[in-house]
Amino acid sequence: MEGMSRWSPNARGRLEQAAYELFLDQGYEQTTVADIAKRAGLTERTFFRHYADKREVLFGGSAALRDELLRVLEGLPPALPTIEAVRVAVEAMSSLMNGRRAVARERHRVVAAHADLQERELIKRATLTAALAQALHRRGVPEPTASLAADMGMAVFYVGFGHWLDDPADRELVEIVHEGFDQLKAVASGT
Amino acid sequence: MEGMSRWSPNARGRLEQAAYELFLDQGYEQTTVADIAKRAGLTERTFFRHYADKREVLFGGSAALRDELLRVLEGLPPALPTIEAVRVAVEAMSSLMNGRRAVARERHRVVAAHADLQERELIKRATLTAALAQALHRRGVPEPTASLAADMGMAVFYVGFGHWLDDPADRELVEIVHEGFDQLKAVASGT
DNA sequence: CTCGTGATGGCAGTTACTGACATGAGGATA
DNA sequence: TATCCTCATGTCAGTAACTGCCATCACGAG
Repeated sequence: MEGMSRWSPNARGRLEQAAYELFLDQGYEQTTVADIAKRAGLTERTFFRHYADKREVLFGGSAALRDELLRVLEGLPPALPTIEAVRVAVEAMSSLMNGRRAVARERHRVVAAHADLQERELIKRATLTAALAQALHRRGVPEPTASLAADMGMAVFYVGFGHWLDDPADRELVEIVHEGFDQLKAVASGT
Repeated sequence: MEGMSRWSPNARGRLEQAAYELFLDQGYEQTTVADIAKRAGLTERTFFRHYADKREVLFGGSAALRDELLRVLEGLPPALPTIEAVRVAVEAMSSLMNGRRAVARERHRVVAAHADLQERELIKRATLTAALAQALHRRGVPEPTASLAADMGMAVFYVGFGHWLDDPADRELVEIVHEGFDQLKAVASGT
């Protein structure tokens, strides 16, 4: 039952590793799924058993973000104003990126260069946003407030993320996101 | 120079029309590009000369939205607070949907049923958001305020759009969006 | 020892999409 | 009128993403 892998272990991880290496080395478009599978010591058919499509191999980490976002939100006192709850949860999610800016930059370079991958990134964001909106709804926040608050929270996160990648200083993402919420309030209040 | 079409006129329009008919009749996945071209009296190769890919045929209208959004924004007095400028422009864009709810619903049904199409819709939204942010920047709004304001404006639009489609009453989208901006301000101020 | 399970390989097929070249209608020009 | 030129379209071959189906084979359970 806990017997782990019967073949070479961690096939999925090997595929992801091989994909990253090839994408960075020779580009995303120039890399075929057969190439990736070969480097991982597997076949193309097996790749598609682990990842729904070629793009998905770059988005394995998105589940962790969602889990942290929802986990933290669940533990927050119900009395907390919506925007503050969103802020705490999004900041917790942001802290998962601590110390990973170099990796994030490399990955972002690949994604930014291909419309295909940007589309996938956007749907991951939308999924995250929807999950947040639904969680807020469970907290008792009515629609469309829940959706708007979720959208605002994710906007602060992603806008901050973009600036974090470019930031010449070494500030952590959490810090940038924290300030982002202050700016959000300022903008919305008409300053 | 103004000689118009030398072959059967409006090839692009015929392709779009054929695509809509087939998508609604037999589904998006079940329709091949060859099917669409055949119904339009053209070949598959010609389809790809008019549309970059199969999905794009469903997104011909997005350019009009962007044009209206930017056109209205350009004409606004510079003194107007950012959020109010965004509000006016987004409401103008929303009014383009006046009386088109039935069509919008049909199209939305197709798009909602296929992850591929949702991805494309999201990147159109992102493009629109980026264009708005850039236009705000030209108005003198600094970053990241411009990006945040653009994101908020588009969030209000799309959240409102979703509710408009479901709304049992016959309110126009502009009206819903207008109220959305009020709610946005309320949420952001911590109510 | 046998049998079942589950991850993998092998393979054929479909379809989206691309590059290269051919065709032919109509307008411009001599 | 005759000739050329442009450009939307047709034709065709090719690539690569993805899928369905069946075979294989290591390992654990009995």
